[in-house]
Amino acid sequence: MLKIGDFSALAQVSIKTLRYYDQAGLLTPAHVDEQSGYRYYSVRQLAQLHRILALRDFEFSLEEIAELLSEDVTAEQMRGMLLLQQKELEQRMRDEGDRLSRLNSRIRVIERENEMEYEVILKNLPKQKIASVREVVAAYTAVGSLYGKVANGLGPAMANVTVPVAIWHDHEYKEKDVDAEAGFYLRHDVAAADGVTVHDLPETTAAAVIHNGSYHRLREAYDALLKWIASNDYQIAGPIRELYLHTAKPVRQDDETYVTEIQVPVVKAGAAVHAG
Amino acid sequence: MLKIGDFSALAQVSIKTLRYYDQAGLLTPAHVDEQSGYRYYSVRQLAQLHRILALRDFEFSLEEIAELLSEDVTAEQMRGMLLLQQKELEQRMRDEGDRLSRLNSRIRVIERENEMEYEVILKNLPKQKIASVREVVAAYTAVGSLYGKVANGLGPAMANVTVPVAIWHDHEYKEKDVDAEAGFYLRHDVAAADGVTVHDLPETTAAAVIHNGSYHRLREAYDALLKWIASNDYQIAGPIRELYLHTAKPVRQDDETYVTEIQVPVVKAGAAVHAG
DNA sequence: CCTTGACTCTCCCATCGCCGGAGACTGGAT
DNA sequence: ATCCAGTCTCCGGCGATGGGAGAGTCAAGG
Repeated sequence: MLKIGDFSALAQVSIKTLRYYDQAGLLTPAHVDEQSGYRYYSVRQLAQLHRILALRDFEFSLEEIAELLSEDVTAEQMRGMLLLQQKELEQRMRDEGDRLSRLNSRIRVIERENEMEYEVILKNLPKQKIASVREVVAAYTAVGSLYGKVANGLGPAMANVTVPVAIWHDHEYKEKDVDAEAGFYLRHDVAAADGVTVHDLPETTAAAVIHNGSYHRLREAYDALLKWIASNDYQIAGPIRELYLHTAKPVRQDDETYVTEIQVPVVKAGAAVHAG
Repeated sequence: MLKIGDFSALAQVSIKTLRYYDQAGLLTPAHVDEQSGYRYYSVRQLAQLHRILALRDFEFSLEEIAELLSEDVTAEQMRGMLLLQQKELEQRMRDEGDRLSRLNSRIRVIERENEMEYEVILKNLPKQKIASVREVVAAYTAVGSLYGKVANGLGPAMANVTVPVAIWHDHEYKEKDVDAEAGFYLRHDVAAADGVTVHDLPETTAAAVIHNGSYHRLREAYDALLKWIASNDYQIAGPIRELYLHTAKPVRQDDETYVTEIQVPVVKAGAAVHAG
């Protein structure tokens, strides 16, 4: 029988860890002196410890390891767990790879421009209720008139709105005859009325930037965003949204200048596109 | 100004997280009501939050992010930090890849044999003092006689030994004229004497298995170990060690049968070999 | 046999980036 | 004035250890 220090040295596992495994029921010492509480391990338990370490290397949690080590696990069940873990590790490899390519793209930007004007980030957008009108308008700038229509249509229900939004439904850039939707995000449900449609924007993942300042430099934000999308191997996967944050409902205008968020729904290039 | 809930909804960041960032000094609300303690954020702070989220995505710690966001970081310093992080992420990718290949190899074994006889694990072996004799002996089995020589040479210093070890110095399998070293690991330094050498085994990474039972089935353990090394793309990087654990010093022989650990120093194939 | 010194015990606290809940208070709408 | 949703602070927990305090134990040497 080995005292914990000797067992620890043989196995190259810290004493603290051995005690923790004992407490967790993962590896109970072959004998515990009742009076002193000293733990005594048998050399035979080294094999058991190896089994634990091997599973830990596969990034199973100690809880999972405890299950896998219980007597009543068949080779078939073990295989199943290993395959599951394989899936998980593969997914994490992909995520890490994506993360790394985002980092690399960022390094390239900083080396080229020696500055980071725009921070592009990936965001999960939840389902979002919206009250809006959708029309083909003469040009981007003409979208402003639609908000009045929505406000009129909603009447007192305007109390429920939050952020004004524009949604560009065209699949490519158009100078004129722009298929635009304009309206407001809603806190709660609201009745549709008078040409104003109430519906849900679907949940999606989007690349997003914040643009501070006047609209006529919004192009630069779009440039940065689209470059990011291209260089990180994403594809546009839905209509682009613009959120006008400076007039968001609970905002007092103060002296803040315009703040706009641009959101472009994306999927990894190569992945199937679900939403239209 | 936005209350924390609105800011949270806009940014898709939880309220808890925002409070945590406030406390960590990462993102202090533009205004805090002195009386109520309510936090009020400016929409302009969305850009700042985006910056934080982008850096977090690169797996910087919040502490590092705080540094990177402080005013006095030049683009050059930022580049340096990003490159450092790039190295780190690349290393982790490699580690994950190795881990995954170990898992895959294990899955293959279980599918072929429907059992796992031997657990092979990677171990970091620290520098280890040893007292030993090295001789070319007639055959593997003849190594036993060397332990007597070591014991005689050490005399009373035998009190300091722990595990008996054999080290096979041949670079390939040999039936006869085996270049063998036999001796004992030492707890403390001890004087060399009478043909017994005291030296340090170098620190190394090794693939290891535990073999339970009689020596004549040790071949199976070697088989499993060598297969594991090959299929995980490692190379043998030093002399093989065998630890005879059943007679380790603090062990009372009891009725335990033999327990042997085989350790093969390895490096990833393709990596440079340092130790001889 | 007793002292010493190395070892071991339990218990508590810290890590990191949050999440959950309790209990008290606030703000804005009715 | 009332109500409810929102917000506040404080406390605890997560997972797998590591660090350290303070008390007890083991084995060898004097």
